Amino acid sequence: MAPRKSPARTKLLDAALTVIRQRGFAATSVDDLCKAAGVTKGAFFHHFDSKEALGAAAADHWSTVTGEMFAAAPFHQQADPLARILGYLELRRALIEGTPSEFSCVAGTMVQETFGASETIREACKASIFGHARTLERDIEAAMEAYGLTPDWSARSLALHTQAVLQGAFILAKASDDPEDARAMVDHLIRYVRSLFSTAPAQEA
Amino acid sequence: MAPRKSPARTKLLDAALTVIRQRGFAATSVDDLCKAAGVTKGAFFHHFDSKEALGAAAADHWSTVTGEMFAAAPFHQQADPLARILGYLELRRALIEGTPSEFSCVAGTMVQETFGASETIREACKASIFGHARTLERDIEAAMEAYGLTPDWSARSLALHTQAVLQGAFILAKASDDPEDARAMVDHLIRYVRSLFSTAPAQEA
DNA sequence: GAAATCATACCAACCGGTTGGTATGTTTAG
DNA sequence: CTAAACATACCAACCGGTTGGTATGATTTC
Repeated sequence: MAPRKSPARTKLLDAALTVIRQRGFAATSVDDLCKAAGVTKGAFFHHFDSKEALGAAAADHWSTVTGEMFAAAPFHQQADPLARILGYLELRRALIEGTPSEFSCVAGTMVQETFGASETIREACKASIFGHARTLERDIEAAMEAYGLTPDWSARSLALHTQAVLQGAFILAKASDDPEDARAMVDHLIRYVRSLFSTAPAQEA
Repeated sequence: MAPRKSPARTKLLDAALTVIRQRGFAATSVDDLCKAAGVTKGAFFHHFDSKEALGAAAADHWSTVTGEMFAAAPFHQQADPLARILGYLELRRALIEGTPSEFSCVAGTMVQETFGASETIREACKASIFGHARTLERDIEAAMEAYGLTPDWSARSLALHTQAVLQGAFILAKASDDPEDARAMVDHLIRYVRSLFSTAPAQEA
């Protein structure tokens, strides 16, 4: 995607993640983006056909950045798949720190505003959120098997549920301007996941 | 607030609920609002000092409209407080129908965009979401007492958790353009609430 | 191997349309 | 009669996007 020598493109995408989380997509002007990235408007429209195209690219960029971050997280080392799930959730809980602009999700923020206005941005945000959920889905499936569970819920729906709780927690944090409430939402989620797997004590090496 | 004889004000507030959920707050212009409400710009700025003031008023209006709707819902008739909680959640599930513009939350949508830009709108949205949660909190407290629960979670946090799941479900529905996923999130929430109260079978008339 | 050619990255100035907001009426209810 | 409820006309600032242009490095040509 990025042809090596284009610092402006990368700077714009990095700046977009910050600014969109602070001000939202619609309220952020192209000039705002350029100023935050330290580039000119000419550079912007050289790399992106439109503001909408940057929005979609920013969602993809967000997927890449967060994907690499979670892939490198230590909770994957755990042998027990349930421990990996709980390790993931505790990491998500720990990441809720500072202001909502710092810990909230670009894709969730952007799709709220653009789902009715831009199909390309909506698709990019969908890919980000649902793609991330799929990485979790594998651990949930493994845990279901390891614990001998055949429940009336699917691994996919539980993976999506975790994302829904997190997205909702971000909204509450934005409304109350207090990350403590958001962390309590994750606590409930962890309690729920534990309860789902506590009925069957089975486990194997 | 509404000085009886001002149909334009009411029309603007009603239109705002529709249009903001469709296009978002920032992407909605004052002219859009006026056209949707069938009034002129002069009427708009006669009743509201600014676009921001309308946003805050719209959040308050949303609180009133939804508050009356939920207050009139039949699930309040149930004697068992847990049945009231589950009745509420099943109503919320049933309301997820059609497009996200029709079933999503104005306050949640608006606070996402404006939490960093407008304190007055943020406060109005906070009042809407957290105020609504409080009505649920009473039933949760009653259920905790009825079922003899003294858990390590608070009624307040569980009430907020339900709102977080719903807000997150709306985001997923906007991203996937499919309400089915959102309903599955509420199913998980119902399962969670049931599990919280299933440990103690106690009950009284 | 160096001059010519080409493609990419970037910039400052500008454009027509839209924005939130205002100034100044006109109408209507009590 | 007067004050609130609207409507009309308008504005300066800002919006996304375009323009014509430069700087630079790779590729080709002889």
